[in-house]
Amino acid sequence: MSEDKRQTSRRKTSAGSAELDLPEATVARLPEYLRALHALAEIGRDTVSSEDLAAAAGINAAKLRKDLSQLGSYGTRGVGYDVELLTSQISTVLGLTENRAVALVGIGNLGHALAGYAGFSPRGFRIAALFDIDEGRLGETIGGLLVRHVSEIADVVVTEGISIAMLTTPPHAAQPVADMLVEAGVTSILNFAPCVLSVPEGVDVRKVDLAIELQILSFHEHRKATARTATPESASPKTASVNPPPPSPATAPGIAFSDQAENA
Amino acid sequence: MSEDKRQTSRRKTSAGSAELDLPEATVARLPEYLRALHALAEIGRDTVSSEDLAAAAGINAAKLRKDLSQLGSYGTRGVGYDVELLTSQISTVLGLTENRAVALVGIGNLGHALAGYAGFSPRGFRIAALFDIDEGRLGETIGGLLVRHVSEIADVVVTEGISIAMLTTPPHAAQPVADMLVEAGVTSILNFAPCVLSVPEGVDVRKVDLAIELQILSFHEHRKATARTATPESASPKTASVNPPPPSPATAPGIAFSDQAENA
DNA sequence: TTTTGTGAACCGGTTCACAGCA
DNA sequence: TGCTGTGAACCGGTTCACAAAA
Repeated sequence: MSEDKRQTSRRKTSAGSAELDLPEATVARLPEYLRALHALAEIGRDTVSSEDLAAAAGINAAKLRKDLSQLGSYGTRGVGYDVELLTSQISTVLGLTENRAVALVGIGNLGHALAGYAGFSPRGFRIAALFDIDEGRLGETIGGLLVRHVSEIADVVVTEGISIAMLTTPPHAAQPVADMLVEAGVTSILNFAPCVLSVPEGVDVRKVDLAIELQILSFHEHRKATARTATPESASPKTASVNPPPPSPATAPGIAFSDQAENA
Repeated sequence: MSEDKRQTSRRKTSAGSAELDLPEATVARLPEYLRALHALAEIGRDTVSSEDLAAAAGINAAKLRKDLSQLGSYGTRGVGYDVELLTSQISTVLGLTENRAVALVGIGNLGHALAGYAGFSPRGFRIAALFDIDEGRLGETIGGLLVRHVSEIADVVVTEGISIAMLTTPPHAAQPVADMLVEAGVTSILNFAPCVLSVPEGVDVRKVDLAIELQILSFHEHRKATARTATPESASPKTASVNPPPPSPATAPGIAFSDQAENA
């Protein structure tokens, strides 16, 4: 972990396509910029300043500029960034030009919901295979896709060209399933099971744990609550709006939402 | 943002309960330690070294020790940490001693799954109210809980003592709903809608965006793919196991998973 | 004049290595 | 002797402020 340190690497490698070595923090924000750009394109903007784009992405402008400069400067001073150009630039860097096939293993409560989620396709992904181990689920089709037995993972991953999988099994099944996926050639896993996954080098794992997210919020609630009792200057336990003024005054009448989190 | 800098604050404030000022990175890891501790307790361990606990949480030992030392040293040198003591200590810090009531707004695909998710209660949370705007869903009960109209948010949040909400509406509905929640007294929101939320100061928002997670993985896939073609020394597109040896040799027969990500 | 791109300062967090305690 | 607690070095990332370009 502490060999040489002269990896100042930037820009291209051998291949013609720009092979940059982006900071992980930047990579994590690029998708947010992409979403904001799509929203801007939607409303007809064809150029945008770092200030505006940053606001749309919920980031500050300096950070955004530094991030974008890492990809090699696609803005025009005095003007801003070309929405379309920047969109395609970020899409390319993220490898979203091809629609990536994703496998989903564990068709339970959550897996079922993800299988039916329409928001993936417009953002570069296509759920290409569903797996479970429960006999009772095997015949079922969800969104026109058959639920197959986990023993078919090896075959299907290869034939469908899948390299990314989402894991929504119970925790005790997660490690063996992850092993199967890796064995089959999957090199990226999005793990929803509340457990740590051990994978060989070269395989990326990202974890989504809803209870952990709530627990982090709980900590801040706890802190706010004790701070409130410790400083009893204001009796009302309400908010303390300072920076971003709450836009609509609540109780908006006609919202009309039918399904869950779609695409922006 | 840059006033005085002598906020070396640690340990207690006025109230008797230890009011520490933990680094955000530490807070984000405490839930993982907690999960690991539960797993250790399950298998009968009543004491654990920083090395072992770190491994169980997927963190390195030095980081874990520094994190735990922030809470005020609950280990015994030469021995390790008492599992039960540490568990209760972390639970207290995270404010998980009371079972927190959580509201869920947007009973679509994903919302439905979360409403039925059994994994929250053993980790400190209880879904106490469901809301939607769609007339067609209003009568429905999920897990014994009635789906109410969003207009009832104000009432129910107060009577149920709710301070945390999960938002699983489509993006265009997210901001107005967030405003209603904040207005009603909610001070923490877990947002699953792919959009930025604007809230007054004092309200915490955490975001979970599945497509973003996939896009981050996509970036690394892209990088791995180009690296592979750029360095064609090995023809096989398989893994390169080095550090953690994959435990089970894949194709495990009897896993038996019926529902999705439960608790550890 | 406007807005980008970026060097430099700054800061939070991680890693290291070892002193201190059981 | 073994393992924790922590100062110090280190590092990635953020913020600042301004020079350069359109």
